[in-house]
Amino acid sequence: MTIFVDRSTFSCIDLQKFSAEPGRATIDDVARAAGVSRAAVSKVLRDAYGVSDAMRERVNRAIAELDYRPRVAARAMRGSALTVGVVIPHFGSYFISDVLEGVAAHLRETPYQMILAPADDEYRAGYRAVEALYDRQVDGIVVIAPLERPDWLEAVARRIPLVQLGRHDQSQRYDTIVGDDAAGSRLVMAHLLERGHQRITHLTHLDRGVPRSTLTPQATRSSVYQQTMRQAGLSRHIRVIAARFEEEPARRAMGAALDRAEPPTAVFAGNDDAALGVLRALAERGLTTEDIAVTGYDDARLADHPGINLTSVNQNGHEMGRRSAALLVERIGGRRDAVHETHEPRLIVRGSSTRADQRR
Amino acid sequence: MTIFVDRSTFSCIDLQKFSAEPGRATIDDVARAAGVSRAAVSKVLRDAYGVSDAMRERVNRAIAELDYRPRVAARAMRGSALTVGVVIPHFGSYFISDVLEGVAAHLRETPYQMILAPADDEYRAGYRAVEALYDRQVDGIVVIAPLERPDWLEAVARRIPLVQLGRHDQSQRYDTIVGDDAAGSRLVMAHLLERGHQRITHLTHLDRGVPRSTLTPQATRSSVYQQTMRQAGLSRHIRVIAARFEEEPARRAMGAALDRAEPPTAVFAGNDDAALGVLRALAERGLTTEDIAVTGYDDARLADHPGINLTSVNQNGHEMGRRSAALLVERIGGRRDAVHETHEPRLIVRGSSTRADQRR
DNA sequence: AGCGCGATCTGAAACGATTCAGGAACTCCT
DNA sequence: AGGAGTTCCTGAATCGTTTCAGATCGCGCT
Repeated sequence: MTIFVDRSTFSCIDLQKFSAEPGRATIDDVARAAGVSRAAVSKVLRDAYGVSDAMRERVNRAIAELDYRPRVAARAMRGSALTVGVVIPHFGSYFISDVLEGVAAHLRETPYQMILAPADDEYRAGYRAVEALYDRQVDGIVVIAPLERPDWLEAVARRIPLVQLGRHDQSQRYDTIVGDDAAGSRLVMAHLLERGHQRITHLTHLDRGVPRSTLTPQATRSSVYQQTMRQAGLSRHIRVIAARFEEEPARRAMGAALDRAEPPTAVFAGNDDAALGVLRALAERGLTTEDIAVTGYDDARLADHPGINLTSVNQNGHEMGRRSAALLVERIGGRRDAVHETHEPRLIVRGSSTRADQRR
Repeated sequence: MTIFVDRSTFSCIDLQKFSAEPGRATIDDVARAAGVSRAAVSKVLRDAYGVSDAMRERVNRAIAELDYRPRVAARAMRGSALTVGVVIPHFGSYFISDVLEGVAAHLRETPYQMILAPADDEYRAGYRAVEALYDRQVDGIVVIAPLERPDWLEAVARRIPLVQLGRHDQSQRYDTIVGDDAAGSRLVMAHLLERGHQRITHLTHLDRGVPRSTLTPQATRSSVYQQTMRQAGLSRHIRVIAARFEEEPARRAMGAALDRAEPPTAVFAGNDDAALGVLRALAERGLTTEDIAVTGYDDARLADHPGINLTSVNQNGHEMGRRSAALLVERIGGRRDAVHETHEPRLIVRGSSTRADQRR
């Protein structure tokens, strides 16, 4: 099986030309300046066994004098670069920011440095990002809400410690952290049904060019929606709209739905970005959440802003990020068996779903 | 002068122990499998001169068979890692997301891969982030709204191509991209004065533990505010509140100001995150922008959301990001003289500053 | 004196790529 | 036929670090 897909970064321009950094001090320079061997300097750097105080002193002085810093690339040639990589699907999502802060918080207490590789939203970009980190010999990778195929991720995980955050497929090769999307979605639906809504429309994420998976959070939310509707005897009102989970596409898709006959009385948007688009579509038509109830998912920071006031599901991204970093470090440390954690979400009820008329 | 400050990452645990990845194919494996020399494989990889079709074919087959990928670390030992680093002050700011998207957009058309290093908001974290990238031998660095001392950045720039985005100090050693904060602030103030406001309060950023600089965007915005107030004969109404540029600290600081005697009739917040906090503080007191006008800065994506409707200054972060990546690539390519670009902002007037009573 | 033993230090061999200076084979021209 | 020029390929040096297998030294003990 071919694991890696993108080789576009292999070929490149004349590498030497850009070497630059002519004057950077090396370990040899330090050794010469301190009048000791290269190996000695290395030991001082790493606080290794068998260094006299006198030598440590001399070496440290030379290091300071030359502004020497070891190069991670050379270090990585043997041993480790002490780096972990995080792949993010796009910038600017509040949920992801929370997760990243959690990851950073945990890594601060370890010797690992975090670097991020953006996957953009382009097709294949996620593969490229993972490969870029792999090529840079990071010690482990956290992938957030990846779109890549599970078997591919599994193949990668065979070679390098991997933690996946946000998707529901479980592998024996890597750890997973997920919010309980089914439970969260049931909370939302129960809330809306309780308030008497029947024509509830669901807004789900449309993966551009990526094979539909049943394992993404959005797929789970969507199927719980449909199942709940059927159980409530509302099969005929089931309506799922697909648009990318961003404000603008959601606005357009929802706008079209509102202009059709029999508009919904409530909208369960698959995440908060999409919900913001829904709110905008309402506003464009002179409607508010007093006319149509709206709920989101993720409890982004602005959900509780007075001008928004969006009912949403809190996933505690910070904690999920923390845990995924912790699991990754464990795995780098040698753990082999897979851990799968599910974090319980809570529904945060706000005005966007409680002002609408309850009887339709 | 000692350039580098943080050596905490030098010492580390037994590196070898974590080497992992036992079975990864090397260029030698490929050479053996294809029955050619190591140098030949390298040439195929880099599309270099002097490779027969037959050999290219054989080598490519071997590469595919072994799932071989060159290691960037080894590559970086000679030549370049084809990587540029971006230092971001924190996650989750819309303006920064825009900038990053711009950077990514430009780099897509180059052989460079982008990696991000977060500086958090902890003191010294920015230094660590820059050093982490430097140690990883990136080919160049973009620092966004850095808090580091200019002379330190200059010392770094002496060794590695650097572009600074957002701060106003200019160096002969590195390029800078800034929005014209003075012009933008004048637009805001002219707008508020024109609408008859006199008691205008300014909300500026409080750097925690970092020496005040006159060169940050916030310092410029603040001083233009004061200057404009004086020119308008409103010296007695000058009031500057300092809080971190995030929603929560801004909310608290503004709340306190509102509860004092003679509250402002308008607030010029130094950025949108802070402005959101101001809006929240208003809402907590049962006030709206019909009572007190509010303006922000950066034109974050939600500024034009119907529930927010915030007057703000658009800086076109995407374009600024694009340009900074372009400048960095030029500089990596050999340019020596410094380029300093100023981007013109535009005022976007929305409801938050036009609904308040104009005569006070 | 001879032995064993820590403690310190060093030389040299990795690590995985790139690149340079040729060598071998082929073509072309006179 | 012989030299010149191309094309294709290889061996070996190189990059900056870690680490392993000794070398050296001083010291206490028998």
